Amino acid sequence: MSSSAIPYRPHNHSACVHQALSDARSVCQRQNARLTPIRERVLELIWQSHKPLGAYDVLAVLAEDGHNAAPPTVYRALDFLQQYGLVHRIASLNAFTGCTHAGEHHTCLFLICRACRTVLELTAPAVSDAVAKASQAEAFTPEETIIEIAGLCPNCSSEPTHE
Amino acid sequence: MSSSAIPYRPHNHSACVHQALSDARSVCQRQNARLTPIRERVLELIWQSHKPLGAYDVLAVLAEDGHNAAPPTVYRALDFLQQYGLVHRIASLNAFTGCTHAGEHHTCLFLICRACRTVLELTAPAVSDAVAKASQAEAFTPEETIIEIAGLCPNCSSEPTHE
DNA sequence: AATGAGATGTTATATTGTTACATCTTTAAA
DNA sequence: TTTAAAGATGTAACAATATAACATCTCATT
Ligand SMILES: [Zn+2]
Ligand SMILES: [Zn+2]
Ligand SMILES: [Zn+2]
Ligand SMILES: [Zn+2]
Repeated sequence: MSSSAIPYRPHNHSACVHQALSDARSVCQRQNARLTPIRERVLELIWQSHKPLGAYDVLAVLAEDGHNAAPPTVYRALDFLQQYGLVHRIASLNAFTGCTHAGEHHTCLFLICRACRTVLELTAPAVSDAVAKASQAEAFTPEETIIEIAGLCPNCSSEPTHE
Repeated sequence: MSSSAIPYRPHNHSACVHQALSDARSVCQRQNARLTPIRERVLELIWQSHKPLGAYDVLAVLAEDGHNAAPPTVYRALDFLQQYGLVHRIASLNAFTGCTHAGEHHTCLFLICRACRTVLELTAPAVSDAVAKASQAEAFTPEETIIEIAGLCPNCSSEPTHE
């Protein structure tokens, strides 16, 4: 049995953030994209934890920053970050999470804890292959695949659900 | 090679609707749930085609019906229908589609055409199994799985994308 | 310095979904 | 058959999420 994935155990999270920002800088540099201060700040906020953040949550923090931002500011930054594979949108939560495979081409899968809201992003070739086969069997040409699994993370499933 | 799935080819769609309503009646009867006129009408509207319908689209048709409905009316009916497995919500579209496996326990997968918006619902055991294994490998307890694949259906991929 | 593309500011609005509470309907018990 | 409880619907207001449209600014290149 492998040990828990990073988001599920105590870790030096500022290292996660630092790594993410550093990766983002190189991804953008390589592609000649401008990681402006706002975009970088939004990315940093999205990475503030392994729990996805809503656009309006980001907006609220920017306001605390003293930045007089309106929704388009945030949505534009998020669009940019998505476009360069730096964040993912979780459709079932209307929220955004930092991509843990920035720069790599990948079809990913999200394990979303309904109790603590922690999200783990995985790449699961077996899943991707099965999806590709299922599509092919229907002569369907897949372009974007969303796989979101809600449930209980190891930490939360070991505790009794408070009810 | 099997022939195209129903939603992808011309077919007697009123038979789809009739079947869906009939299935719904028996599902509800079996579970002692009340398929009231509003609920049945909403289900019928959702089934008006194999393209998902937004809650406010449903609302608009109810208004045309002369029914003076407000959003909660529609959302309640949709909640009911989801609860009894008669419709699914497509998270990536904020829209609803009739379940083609009403009454059966199933984890399904949606093939969503970005051109004609037709949705095909599939059960793909290979995908479900792969998802279950991936979850298990992380000691995650899955409860709800969403798999939505956007792309081009056979009809639309054979035509040139107008651009 | 002039230009143009990209980025941001700003205001307003669209879209999707919920809360809260009143009223009506159905069911089933008294 | 009244009555009470549960379930379903009506209604108004509102919350949450996202976009449109247009003005302005910044920065790299001429
Ligand atoms: Zn971390
Ligand atoms: Zn958890
Ligand atoms: Zn049909
Ligand atoms: Zn199509």
